[in-house]
Amino acid sequence: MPRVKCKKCHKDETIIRSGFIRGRQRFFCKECDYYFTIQLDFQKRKPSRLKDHSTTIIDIAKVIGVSVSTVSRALKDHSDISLETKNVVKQVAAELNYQPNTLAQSLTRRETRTIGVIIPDIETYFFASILTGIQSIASAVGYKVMISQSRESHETEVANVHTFITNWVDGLLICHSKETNTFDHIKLNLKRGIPIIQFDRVCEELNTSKVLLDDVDGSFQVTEHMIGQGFKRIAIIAGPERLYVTRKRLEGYLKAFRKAGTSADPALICYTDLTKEAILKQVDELLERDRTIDAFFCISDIGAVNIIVHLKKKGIRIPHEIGVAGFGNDPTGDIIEPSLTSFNPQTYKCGETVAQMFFDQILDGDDHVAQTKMVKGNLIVRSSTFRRPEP
Amino acid sequence: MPRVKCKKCHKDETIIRSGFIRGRQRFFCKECDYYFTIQLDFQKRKPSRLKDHSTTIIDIAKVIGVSVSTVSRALKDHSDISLETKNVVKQVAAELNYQPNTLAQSLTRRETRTIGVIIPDIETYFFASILTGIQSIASAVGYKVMISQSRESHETEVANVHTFITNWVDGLLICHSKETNTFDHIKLNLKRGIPIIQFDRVCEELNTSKVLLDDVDGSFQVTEHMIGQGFKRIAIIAGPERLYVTRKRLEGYLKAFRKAGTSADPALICYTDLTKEAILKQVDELLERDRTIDAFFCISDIGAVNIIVHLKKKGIRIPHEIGVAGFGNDPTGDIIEPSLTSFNPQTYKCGETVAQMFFDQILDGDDHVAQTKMVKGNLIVRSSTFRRPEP
DNA sequence: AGCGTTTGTGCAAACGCTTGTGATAGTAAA
DNA sequence: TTTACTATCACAAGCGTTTGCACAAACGCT
Repeated sequence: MPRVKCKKCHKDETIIRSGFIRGRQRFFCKECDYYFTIQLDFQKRKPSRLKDHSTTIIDIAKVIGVSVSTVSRALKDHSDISLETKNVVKQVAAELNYQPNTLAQSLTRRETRTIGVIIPDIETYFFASILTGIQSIASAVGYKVMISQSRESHETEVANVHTFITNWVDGLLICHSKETNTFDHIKLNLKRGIPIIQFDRVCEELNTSKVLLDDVDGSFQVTEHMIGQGFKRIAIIAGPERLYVTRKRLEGYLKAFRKAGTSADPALICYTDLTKEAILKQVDELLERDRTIDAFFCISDIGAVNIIVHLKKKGIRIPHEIGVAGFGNDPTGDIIEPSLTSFNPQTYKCGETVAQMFFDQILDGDDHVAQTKMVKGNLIVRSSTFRRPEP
Repeated sequence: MPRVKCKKCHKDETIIRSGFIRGRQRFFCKECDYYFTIQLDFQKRKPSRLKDHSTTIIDIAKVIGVSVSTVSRALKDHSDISLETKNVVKQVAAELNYQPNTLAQSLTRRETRTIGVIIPDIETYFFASILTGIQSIASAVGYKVMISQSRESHETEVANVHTFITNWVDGLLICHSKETNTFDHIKLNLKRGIPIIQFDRVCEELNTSKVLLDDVDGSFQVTEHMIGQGFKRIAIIAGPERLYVTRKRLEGYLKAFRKAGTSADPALICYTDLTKEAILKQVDELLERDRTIDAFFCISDIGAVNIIVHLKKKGIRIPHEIGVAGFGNDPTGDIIEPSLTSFNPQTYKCGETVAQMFFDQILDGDDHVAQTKMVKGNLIVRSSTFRRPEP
């Protein structure tokens, strides 16, 4: 442990580590009973044991008595090298347990074979599932995936983009935070020619490829189904007004009413920040204001689940008195009682698609043109809205 | 798009891309109505637009007319450089929008400021939450986190370790897959001096630092609580027999019986692979075999939730006829009806602890000794076991 | 024999940054 | 005035790979 002196008594033998606070090492002086923190300086820390000199192509070259370039080429089956030499090189490489240094490779190749993914939150199933889709494709072609969470903060989103860029990711797959409504951090890097793909929550103005869930249609299907079940006064609990998915899912909702020959009541459209508290507050307000409401369509499943729990506490019977539907097919929806009707957006598939588009793009190189794909999903009808067989 | 020719008709203008299969680009020839795949060769792909020559310290040096070393030192506030020079350098750097090339830095420093985390599965809340804890600490001190999922496969776990190592992560935080019971991939790298920390599912023989949830005590608390509620024949649904958490949680379970002055019935101990199917099958078998069973303690929350759903379907009343408890405090447990009694293992805190231990270790450098920390949690009593007030 | 091709290999310059070692001043002590 | 620092900076050798180019030997043709 680095010798740190107490800020009070200046002794060092009474000091113990005591956790981290905001990236600062916290210490405790047993003598003075005094806590303090100091900025960690990883640059000045004692040089830990050198990474053992792992074998390089130089070592291999020396052993066999050829040049490094020959080794380099031999290892990647370059046609210039004779079969004989290749075999020798490969064998020696294996014996020496040679591992190419990815860093050096990236430096010379000017590409890292790494893609950066930015999602709002890894703890929600929806994003985790997309992520898994992305990783499956990426790892199949030998690409690594770096992940970071914006935690719904625009600031950290920007910071994360920045980190990825300085780490030379070959591309950026991003789903914006709810807060984000300026996109300079994207534009800048787009201009620098870094492949960027937006998914789910996208900014339409940006000239990037995009992968979308079928928000409009999904929402339409949910609403149409509810109307078909005899629900008349369906309130929609949406996200922030400017958010892409809010706009699109609202669109589908309205469309369903139009198709049914009626029109939605603007008073039943609620914008929230999709936190549990905000949603439940809105639900209560709505129910107080308007006793005719017979259904809630929340554009997030976890929100819908919370609504179900809440309504049940109030003694309201679902779906007989009030129906509830969600969007996203979160596993919880299948477990709650009554189970939740939801739109299944095929998140895993979505992740795969995003990754595929990225590889398409880098294969196309300069003559790539941005395109938008839509991942189809399917309505999952469960008990929370099911009153009678569909006509 | 790279010109690919149809394997049948050898035309190229009728070819369109059609997804990825196992890392191979799939093509479709519209003329022959024929699908085929070819191996992507990212090395030979057309060199996309060069990453625009982003500004380097060389550029800065040229502009001001000092040497690169001066610029390098100035930017990191080295004491050798005069304040005046520093200011100039920093200003020019800002004007040129200089971004240090992390790759080059890593190469010379021989460290990447990146830590690799391997978890079985990112889609389960438990791990995602640990991950978030890790990331919070890491990003606070300017470290990046690379994540990969083993998907409970030993093989991919090994592959992931390998990838991380060739990418020179500064350390490895790992939670083993259920399958894993050989640890050569860890031993090897441990010997090479790479800091490795195991968490949750650990291999005790390995001389690494470890972070554990309080499996024994947690399980003990759950069981003791159930006994206190009057449950007598409590079956435990565990994981694979060799799995660390299985052993420990079983230990706590047995301990609780001992403390109560009775002993557990070995017939009520079930090992499963923790998949939904296996668990439910065991439950059914148990119930058929032994009608006296009045409670299930599943060592995974999702398992417990599935059991609840299953029992409800069978018309069994919970907790009156049969009680159910879980482990992990998965959010679903709070939502299901009846809500699930569970042990909350403080996953976020666990993640933080793991990260802290890593930084402790690299700060200690060579004179670090492996240590084991245990993260305390707390019992959360909910309706699935609650029959009467605790004595 | 003369000449143009292959074939197989080595040289050396990048890639962008860090850092040990000097070098040159100016300044203070002797 | 000499000596001894100190402050400030430049040089250059890496870090481990990739890759354009040169070059020599071998081969096939007239």
